[in-house]
Order: sequence, then C-alpha cells, then structure tokens
Amino acid sequence: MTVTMNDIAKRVRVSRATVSYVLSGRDDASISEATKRQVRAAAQEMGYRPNRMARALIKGRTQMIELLVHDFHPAFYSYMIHTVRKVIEQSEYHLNVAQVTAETSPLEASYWPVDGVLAFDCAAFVDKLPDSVVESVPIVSFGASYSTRVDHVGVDLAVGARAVLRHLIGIGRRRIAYLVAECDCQAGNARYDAYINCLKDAGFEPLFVNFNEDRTAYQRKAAREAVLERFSSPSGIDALFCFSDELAIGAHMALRQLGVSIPGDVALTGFDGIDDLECVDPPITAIAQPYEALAEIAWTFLNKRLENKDLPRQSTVLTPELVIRGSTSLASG
Amino acid sequence: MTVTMNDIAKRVRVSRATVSYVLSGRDDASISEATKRQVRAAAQEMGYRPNRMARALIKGRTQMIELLVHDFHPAFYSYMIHTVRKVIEQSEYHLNVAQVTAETSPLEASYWPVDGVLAFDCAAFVDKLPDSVVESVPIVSFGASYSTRVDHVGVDLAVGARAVLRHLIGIGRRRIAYLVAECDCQAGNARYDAYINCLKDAGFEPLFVNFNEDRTAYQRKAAREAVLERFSSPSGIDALFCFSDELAIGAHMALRQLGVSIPGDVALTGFDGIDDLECVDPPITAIAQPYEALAEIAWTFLNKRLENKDLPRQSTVLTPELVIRGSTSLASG
DNA sequence: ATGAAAGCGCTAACAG
DNA sequence: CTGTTAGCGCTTTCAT
Repeated sequence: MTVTMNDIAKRVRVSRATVSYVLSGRDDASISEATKRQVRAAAQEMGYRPNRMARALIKGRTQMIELLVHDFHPAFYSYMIHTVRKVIEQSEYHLNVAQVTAETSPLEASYWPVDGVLAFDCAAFVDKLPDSVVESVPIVSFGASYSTRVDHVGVDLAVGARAVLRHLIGIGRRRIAYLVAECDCQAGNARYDAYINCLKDAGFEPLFVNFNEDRTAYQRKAAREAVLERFSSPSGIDALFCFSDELAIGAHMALRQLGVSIPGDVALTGFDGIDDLECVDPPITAIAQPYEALAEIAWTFLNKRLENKDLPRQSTVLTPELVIRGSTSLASG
Repeated sequence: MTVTMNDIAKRVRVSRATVSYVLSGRDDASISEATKRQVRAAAQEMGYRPNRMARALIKGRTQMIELLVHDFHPAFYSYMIHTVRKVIEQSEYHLNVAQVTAETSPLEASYWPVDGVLAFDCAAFVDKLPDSVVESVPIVSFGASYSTRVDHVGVDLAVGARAVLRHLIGIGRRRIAYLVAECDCQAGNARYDAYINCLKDAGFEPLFVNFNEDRTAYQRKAAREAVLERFSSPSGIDALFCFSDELAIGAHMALRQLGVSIPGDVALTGFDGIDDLECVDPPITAIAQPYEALAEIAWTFLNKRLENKDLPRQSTVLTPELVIRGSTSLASG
C-alpha cells in the first residue's frame, strides 16, 4: 500500500540503508552517483513519502513546535499566531497551533510529541502542568500572562495601564470609566489594580462599564451594547479606559452611533494594538503589545533551550508602548 | 530519562505487554485488579507519558486531522478555524491547523502524518497534490474554492453574488461599483463573472474600485484608503459591491468618515458573514457563508471516508444566504 | 492471568 | 562503496 524504503531498496536492488543514506542526503557514506540517481528516481516514481513517525521515533525529535493559545478568533490572538508563524517559518521546525481551554486536560493539550512549546498568554495552564511534563519538554511562556516556572518573556501590563491612565488624566479627564468584562474585573488582574491605584492616587472615583460575556466569546458586540446602554442616558463619563482593543472598537462604534464626540465628549483607549485601531475615525489610542519582539525572543529562548537543556532559566519582561492617536488627542481627532 | 512502558514493567515486575493492556484499558485480556492498580499507580508516580509516535507507528493511525487554511488572521479564516475546532472537539480526533501558502511545497504542507485532511478554500492546492498523496490520505476540500478531485463540500458563490447584485439593482441602484483587490479582479473569478454578467443583463456599466494589496495582507485598511480616495471627489457611485466583508468594513469606515450616507448616498454589501458586519452602524448587508454547515458536512464526509476508503465520491454544494441589513435598506438604516 | 516474541518504518553504527 | 544489524516505544497474537 504505502511505499516504504524497503520497496525502493528491492526495486533498485540495494539495501534499505543505502536508500536511507541517499534520501536523507548524507554524504558521510559515499554512494555512487548512479545508485543515487536510481534511488531518487524510484522514490519519485513510486510516490515514496517518508514516514515521519518512524524517523521521529528513532531520532527522538519531531521537528514540531507547538503554539498554545486560548483562542484563534479575536484579532489579538490571530495576529500573534501569524507573527509566531512568520518567525518559525524561517527555521527547520514546523508549527502546530493548539488551543488550551479551561477544560483541556494539561496532558492532552500537547497531544502530539513536540520538541518544544510556546505558550502564549496562558500562565495558569503552564503553572498547572505536572513536573514530568515541564521537565521533559522545553516550554517558553510568553505574553502578558506568563509563568515564571519556565523560560519566559513577559509583558508588563501594569506599566502600560498606568501609562494610559496617566495620559488620560494628563489630557484633563476626571471621570474615567473602566470598560471590562465582569470576569476580568477583579483584584489581582494587572489592569484592574492599575486602574484602581491610578485613580486613587489622582483622587478620582472608579467607575465601571461592565458586561457579562465570556473571555473567548465575541466581546466587541457585547461591549458595544454595554456602552450603548450606559451612554443612552447622561453618564457623566469623559473617558473610557478599555480592557482590550476589541472592547475599545465596540465602544467606538457605540459612541459614534450615539453621536458622542470622540475625544471631545469621551476619550477612548484600547489595549493590545490590533490593526483595526487605526482604521476607525478617529483612530484609537492604545497600548501596543510588542508582538514581533515577543515572538522573536520567545523563539530565541526556545531555540537555546533546545540546544542545551541545562541552561539557567531565561527570562525577560518587555514594556508595552503607548501609542497616542486621535481618540485622545484633539489635534488630530 | 523519559519513562517508558519497560520502566513501569520492571518496577511492577510484570511484562511490557501487561502494562500495555492495563494502560490502554482493554478488557480482552483479564488482568487481576491488584496488578492493574499497581501498574496505574506506577505510571502515575513515574510520570509516564505514552509515546504517541510509537503507538501511531504500529497502529498506522495518528488520530490527527489537519485543517489547511491560507491564513489565520482575517476574521473569515479564524472564524472557520474556530468552527471546525468545535466540530472536531467532539470526536476522538485532534486538530492541527496548518497554513498553505503559494510557496508551500505540496508535500511539506501536511508535514506530519495525519489520518485526514480538511482543506479549506484551497482548491488550487488540492489540485496540485501528487496522486500518491491524494490516494494515501483522505482529503475533504471545502469552502468556496473546492476541488472536485476529492470529496468536497462547496459553496456556490456565483449564486450568492447574483443575489446581492439583484438586490442592489432591486433597490434602485444604477451605478454599482465592485470593490476588489486587483489580484481578485479577473475573469474566471466567480464573483467577478457574476458582477460583469449581472450588470450587463441589467444594462449597466461596470465600475471598479481597485487597490493593490495581496490577498493575505490586511485588506481592511487598503480598502478604506482606496474608498477614501475615490469618494473624496464626486464618484457618481451609488452602491459598493464588495469582494469580502473585510473590504466592506473598510469601505464603511471610509464612507462614514467622509460623511457619505449609507445607504442614502451609497449602498454597501459584504461577502462572507463575519460578526463585525452587525457591529457597525448601519450594519452591513452581506452574503453569509454557511460556516457551521460547511464544517459539519466536511467532517461527516471525512469520517465516512475514514471508515471506508472505497466509498464513492461524496459531494455537496451549498448555497450561501443573503442577509439584508441596514446598509442596503432605508427602513432600518 | 501473564509473558515471549515479532514487527510498525526508519536510522546509524559497524562490518565487509 | 554497500549490506547487516540492532534498536526507537509500543501493540498484539500466541503460548504458557
């Protein structure tokens, strides 16, 4: 049925080993050009496809890297996947994107034996992994939610959140509301804590625009509806500090629809830095996650670990950048 | 280093076979409860993780299904991935999402041995696959661009395009422009042909708003800029028939920014049915791809094929649905 | 109720 | 220059 090296060997009347040498292009065993040509021709003709499982079994390496994400859908995730892909593409490894959910059993997530794991924004998942797993496969945890149990490249969201809030306060906003899903609105969350503290320091009162929608759902719509409702009667809010870009876009749509001026009546900020921010009018000020740097450093760390298991823990924490756009600056808004 | 069945067998002082029986939970060999308990306890303690490659090698099945897509990023793709994932999640198979690009060598794409392939919107890729591949692994081609060389579930975009155009003509539009990337603007493309023919039949002149941006790039922005430029001087266009939802959203942003009334001055239609369409004001009329049906039928076909290689060719073509929203209807717009 | 042994397709010493 | 051989970790008859 499927063509194996044996079949080729029989056809060309050489040994399996010879076929293996030729097909894996090694030159440490010297094989006559004629034999090589014959073997390659036979492989081509017979439609030989190497059985990677067999190769992996013996080599102990699969050449596969697994990227773990929560979801594929929101632009923030899909853009990160996209970025990681571009980085790995240049290497000799292949990328497999897998999703971890609350229900995913930690052992099942990396169902397939991979040489290394890049875990994006899932500290909790990495923290729960059994020791046996952490010891047997190199893992790099990266993103805003990173585990210090393994190599990691983090993003300090608290710094970013404070920068946004100080910016809003700096342009004279006094009634800054936090637009956030209920599930992300609690002490311990970096953005929540930064919000509470910054406002307390400035002497302002915290305000919330909440909605009840799960993190992996389509939050843009939920945010839009929450903002539509809240602003349909006088809200007294002059700025919306949004948990994510998705929410900021939803808010933007709602405010425009209600005829609320941005940033005249309400300033608006996002968080992550997806492309859509620049595509609305006015474009939205936001903290930009360092996508490329995250992906590149994570991959560098993983590569080093792949080469040397005994390296000391590698780690770095990046600071996201505040990108000021029309939604918070009258000049261009 | 890594714990194998042999290690467990030695520890518990039974044979490798016994361990295998216990761990794969088979009851055809009867093993004493005591032994079973010991084996399981040892496996747990020693952090045993089955080597799936070895299992796959012997069983000839990997339990992996590969989903082939062009890209992860635009919402259309990520939503399809999301949908397929939800469908496969319920089965005993695992999903691996891989990307095929123009440069992907057909043999490399499915790098890893999988039991089956779901190829989304990549007829050209499937058509170019060598016979040996098509014969050795079940493939279902699905989406608007499907290959009839294998089992397929298609979407008839021409029908959808005609429905949209007839709708635009029906609401009295006479100068309907086609917003499309240059690379998709040529005879042979279902939407292009439908556009040309529908307009000819109605006695209208074709009009184009083109931009030069590659299919996998961020087209929303490119479309927005193209529309901004075209409409900054009188365009004489009273409807935009957009190649995709991404373009329609970009056009929407541009028109709103220019103060052009939708649909008063210009009616607008999308194509695919992503969530964002409903999140703008006015929401955008579009052809909705039957995501769920596509994913479910494709998976059903693949499953049947997995069970029986010799089944006759399975195929179906779905008709997408026209969803009328505010961007083409004055009542709600 | 358990073990011995063969082998999935491939690689890599080591002989010849 | 090429063939022999011994596994990689696991499943599965077939004996015991």
